[in-house]
Amino acid sequence: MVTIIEIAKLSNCSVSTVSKALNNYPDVSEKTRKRIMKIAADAGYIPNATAQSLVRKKSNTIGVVYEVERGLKNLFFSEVLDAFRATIEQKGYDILLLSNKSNRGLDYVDHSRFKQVDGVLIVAGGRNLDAINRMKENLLPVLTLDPPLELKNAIYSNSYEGIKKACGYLYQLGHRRIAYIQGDPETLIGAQRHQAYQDFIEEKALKPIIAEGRFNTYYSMEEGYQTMQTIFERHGLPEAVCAASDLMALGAMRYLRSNGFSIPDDISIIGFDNLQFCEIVEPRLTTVKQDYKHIGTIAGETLLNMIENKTLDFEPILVETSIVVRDSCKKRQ
Amino acid sequence: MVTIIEIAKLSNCSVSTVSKALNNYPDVSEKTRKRIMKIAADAGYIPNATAQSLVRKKSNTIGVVYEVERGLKNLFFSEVLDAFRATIEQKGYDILLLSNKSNRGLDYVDHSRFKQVDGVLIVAGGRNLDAINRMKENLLPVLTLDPPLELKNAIYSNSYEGIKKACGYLYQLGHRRIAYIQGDPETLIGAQRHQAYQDFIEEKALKPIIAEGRFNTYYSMEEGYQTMQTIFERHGLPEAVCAASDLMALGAMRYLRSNGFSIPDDISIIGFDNLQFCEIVEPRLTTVKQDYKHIGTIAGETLLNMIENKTLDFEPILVETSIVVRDSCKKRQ
DNA sequence: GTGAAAGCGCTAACAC
DNA sequence: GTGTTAGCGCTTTCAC
Repeated sequence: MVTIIEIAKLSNCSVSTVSKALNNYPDVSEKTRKRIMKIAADAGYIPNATAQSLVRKKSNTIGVVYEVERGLKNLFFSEVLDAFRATIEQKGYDILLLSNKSNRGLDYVDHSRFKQVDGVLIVAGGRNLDAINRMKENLLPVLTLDPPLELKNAIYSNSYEGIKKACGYLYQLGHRRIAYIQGDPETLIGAQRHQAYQDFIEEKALKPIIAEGRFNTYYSMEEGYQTMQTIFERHGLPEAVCAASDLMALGAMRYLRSNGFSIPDDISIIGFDNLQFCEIVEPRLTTVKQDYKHIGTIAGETLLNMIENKTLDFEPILVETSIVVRDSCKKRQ
Repeated sequence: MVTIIEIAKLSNCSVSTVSKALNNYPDVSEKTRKRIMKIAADAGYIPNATAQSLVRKKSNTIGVVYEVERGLKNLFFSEVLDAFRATIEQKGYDILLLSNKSNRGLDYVDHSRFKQVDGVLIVAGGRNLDAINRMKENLLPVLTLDPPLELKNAIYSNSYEGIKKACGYLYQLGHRRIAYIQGDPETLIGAQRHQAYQDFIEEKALKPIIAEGRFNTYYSMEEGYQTMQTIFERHGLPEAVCAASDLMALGAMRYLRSNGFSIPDDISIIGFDNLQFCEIVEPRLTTVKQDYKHIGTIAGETLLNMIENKTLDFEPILVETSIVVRDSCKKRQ
């Protein structure tokens, strides 16, 4: 590995001059700068980021904490992360993957310190507020996506307005008996979505159609199936269904179809998330899109900002959703 | 940030004794070791990995290169990476994400050097062999998954046997008019799968049913749809279809269904990959499973091995596939 | 405009 | 067993 010392020798300069030339300092003559640059390039010199980090006290690396249990394999994570990466990469930052379980006995807070990251993005892992506070104690900028509790330093999709939009869309198609398949009303997101449905129903003076008492913690297909069954048995067939997740919408579709109902002819159904499979299932699922790309970009910009300005707090950011119209909803005859 | 020097002062020892104690060197008395450990813990001491890397010339970080264009959002990547991470994490390694496009003008080879990673995993990005060779020149252990060309230092699914198994399964169900929807026969994987079909047909003395001349570069739904159409128009309805990817299988299903055929009653169909949506579509797609988890684990073990033994080469590893039986194939009446 | 030298936090000879 | 010291490769005062 060729070091800055070799370059100094090759160019008959001191290491400090070489360093300044390489880093575009103003106080080195244009001529020697060019000369040194060329020599370095010819010699195949690549700086050593580790050495730079040590002296600059800056690693140009951002830690990304994610839930091992859920893995990388949810679209939420991968789409957000892609946009996040693109944003921070422009400023020369790299991503270090940090699992929420620890490496060598360190939890992710200590691990972040150990690896000297400049900031931390916690994706869907904010379960423990304590960790976030410890990050801040360590003067580490930290940012959370979709935490389970109302939190500072967080970026959310506007779930409340999202469900309102969904119900509004169904209403506009002429539906009045609109059922809701809830998530887990004890979490922040679940509560917001639930509240949105209730408010909507009240505003339009409709009758709520819901499987009271259910807590769909996983937003899964199976839960959607069962919730739809409960609703059907208690209330009969609604005109439309709004589900708090795409997977639950899909589960509901399954139940309805296996009972001989056709979608969207007999009943309209709308999901929430806009996962990839919305395009693949039949009928293609109309849904509320969470703007993952925007969330990732904003997260990147915000975190860079915090790093550069050494701020540790910012107010929550809400990202708007939008309806993606496909084939699972239809105007009421 | 509390450093080793503080701990030395607090414990009235030299820095070297502290370092040795912290790193479990044998030549420090059990008593002082315990004492120092306690003082360090109480002081909230966390070692500085950057400083350690600099002097040890080892970062305990592995670079993962992936294709920005495809993003993180393919199941292949995320499942493999999850298993890979779990494996290397046990040995104290972290993952640094490296996009195949560069950061600050460095390509990923130079970037890997810059960040001093100990080894590199290239996921589905081996398009340029040159980069891999440059890695090796730099004495960096490098390993590739699913490269487009036959390559050393690579781990593959056994595509050839996979397609053979698929065709064998259809045959065993009683089908004889078995069509094949190919990928891109000009790539390694495409060629292997194609060859497997041809060999199978020959062995069983069947008639090949294939859309000659097509190159399905993306293995996409759209390509599957069109290829199925071509096959149908040229050869009529086969008894079964073997597709070189799940997405193409899905496209074929679409085409067949929109022409009034029922799956699996009128025609059986099998895919390749075992993507998540296989469980979600109707009928659930029978397919050849690529063992992503195993690939990731093997990749981790192999790379760690290379790093520890300073080897730069290993012979290609083939990972076996298996059939996942679901609902899209049926015994011929 | 250039160079000498201190030091980032840590490890590892080597001496005692 | 413990301490002294020389670096790892680089940046950054400060003096010239």
